[in-house]
Amino acid sequence: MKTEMIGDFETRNKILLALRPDAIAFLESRAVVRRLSEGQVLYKDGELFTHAIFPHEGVICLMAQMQDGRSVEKASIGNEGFIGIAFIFGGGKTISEPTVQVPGYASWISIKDLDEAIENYPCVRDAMMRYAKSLTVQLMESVACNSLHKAEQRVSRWLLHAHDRVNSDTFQVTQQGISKVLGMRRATVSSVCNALMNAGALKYTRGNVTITDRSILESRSCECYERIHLAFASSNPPKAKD
Amino acid sequence: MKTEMIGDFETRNKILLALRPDAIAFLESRAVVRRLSEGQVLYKDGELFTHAIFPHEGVICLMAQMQDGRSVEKASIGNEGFIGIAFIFGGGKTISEPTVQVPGYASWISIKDLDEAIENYPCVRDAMMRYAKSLTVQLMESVACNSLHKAEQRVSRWLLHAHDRVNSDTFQVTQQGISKVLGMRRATVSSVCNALMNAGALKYTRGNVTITDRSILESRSCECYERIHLAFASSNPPKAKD
DNA sequence: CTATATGTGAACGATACCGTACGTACAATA
DNA sequence: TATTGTACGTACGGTATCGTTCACATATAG
Repeated sequence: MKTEMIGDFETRNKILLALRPDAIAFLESRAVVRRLSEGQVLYKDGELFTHAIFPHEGVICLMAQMQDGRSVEKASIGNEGFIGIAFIFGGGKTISEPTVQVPGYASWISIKDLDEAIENYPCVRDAMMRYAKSLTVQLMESVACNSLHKAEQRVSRWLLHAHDRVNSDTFQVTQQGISKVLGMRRATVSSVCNALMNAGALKYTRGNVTITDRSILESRSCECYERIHLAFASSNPPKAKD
Repeated sequence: MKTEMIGDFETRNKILLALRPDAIAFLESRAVVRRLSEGQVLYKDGELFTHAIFPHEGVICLMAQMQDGRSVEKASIGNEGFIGIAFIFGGGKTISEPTVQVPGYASWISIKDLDEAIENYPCVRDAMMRYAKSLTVQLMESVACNSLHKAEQRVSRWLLHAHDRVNSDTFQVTQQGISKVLGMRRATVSSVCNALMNAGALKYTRGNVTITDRSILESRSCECYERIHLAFASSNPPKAKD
């Protein structure tokens, strides 16, 4: 595995980890590990994509850009998934604007190498299809969630997903960032975070959030968190048996 | 094609129509045409499904059922698509609760026959994958739409999609029905519909809506309509060339 | 050290939508 | 004709969220 940064990088991407050993070996030999820095736009909407991106940790948000300049997250992706879903549906253009919200590292695999892997290792295609299904569940739940649920529930849910996707109780995200991805005012996020901090669920200073009590977050979140979490869990069984 | 009802039924489902002639012939020989009546729940969430359902006209809403009893539409499906997306992702369980909102007819094709068709006619799998992509676009746009857009925009968008999916300017849907699928009060829908009627976009009496001026609806809707409409159009080219 | 940018708290009125309730008009049925 | 059910209009107070703005604290850069 080539790495552009120095460090100790075991792939923690759950899709890659669930593959058969030979497929893992193949993909890791072709993968390049790159840093995803906060705010980085990985692809523009409609752009041809050159690489599939498998995050090791952190959060990438698929952003919708509206004509009036507002933007909001369509879905978020971490180490349970990958960027490049449109690829397995056929057609090489992205259908969203993946933007890094919580930084981390990721394995970049070129479309050519991925094609070769799909050709030679059926488990690769299977794993990507399983993820496509769980992403669909995420999207469906999010549609309903955004219709029915309140700011505090949605913020809590977002923080829980983020917490699942980092390897620490502390990670970097500002209230401004949360307000952008959830399409609400920063003032609303501020008020909600204040309530959550007072309740003992988390603490934060200047963009550093520490989750101190997940159970409180879970109780203030909506059922959508659990549903999506379950879909992710079932899409990445610990090890492929095939 | 077997038909349980008497009548003149040419399949108007755009996925089926885009297939190669031999695939169409095969599927039509196995399909059963059934009436979808208003309010009918085609599958419960998580149920094993036995048939894929290809609507000829009308609107089927994939409903989310929340624990508190509220429900809301995750996505809607008409003659541009089919029920049974989870099938092509692998796994035989539904991930939503398809419910008929605007009645019509549909071709029901058993999973066994569909498997056989996919095996023998590559264009079937291709067409389903193309639709999976456009459904993903619909879901992504809907997530953003439900975050950012107002009642009038969302009602207008829903009516435009419905209008695309029936073969007439008049179709059956109550304000109560719209309020259910959009997760808003009937009173809100009533107020919006009143404004739309005063603007000359539509008229209605007791569950019969007539679209009188699409352009007004389009101007009061949001950009999400056009984006989703485009995705549907590109997923069903007039005729497969392959 | 100073200047600037960033992250957060707090407050204002405005407004969109909520839950609920009630009245009216039409349709179907008896 | 009387009764019942359905579809729709409307109105009330309540509240979540909006848009905006000012204040302040802390980190970062020069």
